[in-house]
Amino acid sequence: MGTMALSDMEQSKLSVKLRQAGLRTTKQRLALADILFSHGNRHVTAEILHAEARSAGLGVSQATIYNTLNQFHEAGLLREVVVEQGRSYFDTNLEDHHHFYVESQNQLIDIAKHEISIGSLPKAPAGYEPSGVDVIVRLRDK
Amino acid sequence: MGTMALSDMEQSKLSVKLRQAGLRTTKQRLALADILFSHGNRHVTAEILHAEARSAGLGVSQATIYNTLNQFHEAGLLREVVVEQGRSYFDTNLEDHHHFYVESQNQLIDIAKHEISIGSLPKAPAGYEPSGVDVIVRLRDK
DNA sequence: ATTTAACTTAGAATAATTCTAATAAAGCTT
DNA sequence: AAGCTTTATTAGAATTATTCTAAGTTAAAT
Repeated sequence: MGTMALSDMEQSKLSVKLRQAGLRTTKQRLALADILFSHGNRHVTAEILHAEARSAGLGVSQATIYNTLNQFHEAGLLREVVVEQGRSYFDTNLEDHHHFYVESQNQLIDIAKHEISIGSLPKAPAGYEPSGVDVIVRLRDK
Repeated sequence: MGTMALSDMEQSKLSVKLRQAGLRTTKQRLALADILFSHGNRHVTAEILHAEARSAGLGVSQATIYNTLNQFHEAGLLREVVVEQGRSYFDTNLEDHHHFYVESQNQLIDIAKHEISIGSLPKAPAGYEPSGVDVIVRLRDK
């Protein structure tokens, strides 16, 4: 599954996605998009994505991994999740939702929006408006 | 207020606090504790604390800033808040509460627990239990 | 006062990320 | 399809936050 070339259908879906985001459809962007978007919702770090790309036979530099993650994020194709200092996670699930974070394994797990009810938010300070609400439920081994 | 020596009363309160946390009462820890705990609730980064310490006339190294923040955190004297990749914030407010984060200013603002009502949490995956819930309401300029 | 364990320090080391400047590829335009 | 312009990719250097190391210093127990 990893080293296999993309089917025409997969290619064209991903190409459309990139074009709509205003990004050229290059070989490495298509391959990274495939890793990210063709296998269900995922939470990846730059390190994880780089490792998967390489083991899928894609010659891709670290700089391109970072460029791509940042461009996809800016284009609204990925959501950034900050749970620990140092590493950034990127989430392919764009729906309004929250996260468990398993601290012992550095693993994120989605929590659907309807599984947590947040009552009314306090009003934002004058001049500001909410741009998003992140809820992280940290988990430790029982 | 900054460069002034600590009063005996302030000193002894802070000393007790450090002792109870199992930490020796050294000159730099007392001074840093004063900056952190004697002026209401605060959100500081290592960089901020270092700058304030120096401008208060305390000769203190970067390593000691990091050591102290980590030790205070481990001892339960500070709460760590992660809102952006790279930098860590430490919060002197130990009550159960949440945060606004003003992205344009890198500024944290407390939200009292009762100002946000979180309904029941989804059950944690088997083998894990919640160790904390962080809610961050990100704010952008209106 | 001595001693010992803990603390502080400057500077080196590490880790994640960004920058730089050069090469390569995409996609117009003809 | 060849040329041209713009945008991507790259290796490696640079940056930033943080941790480590090994030596000197200080707190507090004896």
